[in-house]
Amino acid sequence: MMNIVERKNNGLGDAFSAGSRSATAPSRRPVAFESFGEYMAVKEQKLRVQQQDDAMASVGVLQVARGPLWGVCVWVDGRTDPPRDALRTLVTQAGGRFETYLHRELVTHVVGTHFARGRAMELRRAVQTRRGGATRPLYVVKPAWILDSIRAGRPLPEWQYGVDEISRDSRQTVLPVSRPGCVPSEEDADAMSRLDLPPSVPCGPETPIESNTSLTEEESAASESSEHWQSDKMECTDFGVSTSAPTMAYALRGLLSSRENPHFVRDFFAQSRLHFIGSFRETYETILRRLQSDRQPSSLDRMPQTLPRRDRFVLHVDMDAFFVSVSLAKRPHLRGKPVAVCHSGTGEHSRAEISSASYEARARGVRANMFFGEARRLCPELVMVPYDFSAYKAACEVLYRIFFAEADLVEGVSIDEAYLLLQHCSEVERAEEIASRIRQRILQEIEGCTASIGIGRNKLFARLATKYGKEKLGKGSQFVLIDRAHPDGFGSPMGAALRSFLDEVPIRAIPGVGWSTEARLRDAMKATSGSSQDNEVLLVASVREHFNLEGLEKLLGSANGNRLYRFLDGMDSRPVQPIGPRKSVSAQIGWGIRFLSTEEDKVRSFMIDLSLVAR
DNA sequence: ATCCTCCCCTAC
DNA sequence: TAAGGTAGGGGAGGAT
Ligand SMILES: [Mg+2]
Ligand SMILES: [Mg+2]
Repeated sequence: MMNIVERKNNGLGDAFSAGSRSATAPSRRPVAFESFGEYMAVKEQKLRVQQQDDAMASVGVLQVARGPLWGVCVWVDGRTDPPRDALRTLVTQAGGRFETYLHRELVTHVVGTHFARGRAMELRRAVQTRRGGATRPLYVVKPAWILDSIRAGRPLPEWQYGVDEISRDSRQTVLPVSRPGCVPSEEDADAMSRLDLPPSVPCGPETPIESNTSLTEEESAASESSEHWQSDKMECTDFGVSTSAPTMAYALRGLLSSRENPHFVRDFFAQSRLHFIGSFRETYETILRRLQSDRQPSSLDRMPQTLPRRDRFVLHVDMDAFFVSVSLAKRPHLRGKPVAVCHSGTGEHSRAEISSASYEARARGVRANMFFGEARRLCPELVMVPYDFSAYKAACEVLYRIFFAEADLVEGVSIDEAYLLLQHCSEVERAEEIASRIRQRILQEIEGCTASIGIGRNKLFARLATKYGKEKLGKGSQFVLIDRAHPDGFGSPMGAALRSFLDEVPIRAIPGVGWSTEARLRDAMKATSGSSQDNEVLLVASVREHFNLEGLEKLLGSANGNRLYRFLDGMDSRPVQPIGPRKSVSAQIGWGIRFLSTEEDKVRSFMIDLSLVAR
C-alpha cells in the first residue's frame, strides 16, 4: 500500500509524510467489507497453494516436502537483507510456508531486523503469551536464521538469531522527499539536500501550504534513517516496493497496473467509490465556502449546542439508496426495477463490488458490498448502473442547502447524511412538520431522491429512529423516538417505552460498536457467564444486563466503555456540532500497486502524484 | 502527570 | 476484468 499523510502540528507548520506499508491481516478488520474478509481468505489460500506449486515446480516435490523448513511458517516484517522476495523463494523451496499477513494462529517465525516500537511491543507480548501457553511458540528471528537453517539442512536453534533491536527504541523511518508546491521545513530541506532526489516541480503560487514532505517506509524499515539512504543508493532503489504488491499472485496489466499506466493515480481515484465517500470532508469544505459566499442567512457559523433540552429536537437525515437514486434520475425507465451501482457488472462471476442497491434489489437479497456476480445469481434481472460522482456531488450541495435553510444547526456526517438541531421547538408535532418539509423539498429539488428522517431528543435516538424507519417502513420514512409519556422529558431514567425499544436493538446498531467491539463483548460475556448463544444477535438488553460501568470501561477503555454504558441507558451527551476544517489530509492506494524493484523512478513519480491528491 | 508514537477501531 | 479511501477518537505504554 502507498500512502501520504499531512497533519497539523503544534502550530509549527504541517508534518507531511508518505510511504508504503505492508499490510497486517485485513481479516481482523473487515468492518466496512463484511464480504471482503472471505474474499481475502480465498485469495490468500490460493496464494499459499500457488507458492507451494511454484516451489515444487522449480526444485521438485520431494525436495520441498523434505525441506528443512517443513512446518515452519514465516512472516517478514519491513526491509530485510536478503529482501522479502528472495526470502519467500528460499522459504517455500525449503518446504516452509510464507504468509502475506501476520496471522497469529499460523505464523511460527517472524523475520526482520528492525521493528518499530509499536510492533516490537506487540511481538514481545505475542512471544510471552505463546511461550507459556499450549500453542506453538512464536519466534522472532533475523533473516540469517533462514539462510543458516537451509544451509544446515534443519531448523537451527532460534535463540542465536534473536533480534536485539526488538527491545530498543526504533521509530518508523521517515524519508524526506519534496512535495511539489510546498516549502519544506529547514530540517527536512537539510535532509533532502543529502538525498539524490529530483527538484520540486514548481506549482502555482496559490496554496502556499507550509509543509514538509517525506516518505516513510512504514513497518520498521532501517532505523539508520537518512544516513542509511544517503550511503546506500541501492536501498533507496527499492523504496516503497517491499509491500504487499509482489505477493499478489497475478500480474495486473495495462491500465490496471501502477507500473504500466503512467496515469494510474489519477485513473484510480476517478473510479474509486471509497475515495469519493472518503473525500466528504473536502467536498463539504468546498460546499461551505460556496454557501458562505452566497450570504444566505442560515445556520452557518453557529455554535455547538449541548443536549438535551426540552425545547430541542435532533433530526437525523439519511438519503435512501443515494447513489442508485441519483443515477436513476437520468434513467427513469429503470425506476422500480432491481438496480445496483457498481463497475462493469458483466457476467455471473463479476467481482465488481456493489456500492448501492435499489430497494427492489434489496428485496431480492442484494446488498451493498456484495460482488455483482453473486448478486446476479440472487436476482438475474439485476441491472448495473455506473457511478456518477459529479452528480452525487451536485445532489449533495442541494441537500446541504436545504439543511442549512431549514435547521438551526447542521452537523454533516457524510455525502448523504446529517444531524440537524431544531431549537426553540417544544412540540414534537412541530419537529415532525419540519422533517416532513425537508423530505418534501428533497423530493422536489433532488431528482429521483427520497430521504428518511429520524427524530429524537439526542443523536442516539435520532440515528436509531432513521435506521428503524428504513428497515420497517422503507424509503421516505419518518420515525419518532421520544418518550411520549413525558413529551418534554429526556435523560434518565429513560421512559419505559424507549427502554423497551432500546432493549431489542442489536448492539451492533449502537454508534461506536463495530465488528471488533461486538466480538469483545461476546467473548467477555461467554467467559464470565458461559452464556453461549453464539449465532444469536446480541441485543442491548443482554449487554446492559451483563455489564456494569466498570466492566465496560475495563473491556473497552474508559472513554469508550463509559460512552457505551450511557448509550445503553439512552443517554447521549454528544452535541450537534458543526464540523470544522480537517486536522489532517491524506491519500492512499492499496489496489493494483505493482512495481519492480528496479523501477525507482516510477515509484517516485507515483508518490508525487499521490501527494498531490491529498488536499 | 503529561506527551508522544504507533497502533486499532469506527463511520460513511 | 476493476478501481480494498479518508478522517477522527482513543488506548497502551514508553519517553519526558
Ligand atoms: Mg444513505
Ligand atoms: Mg449514509
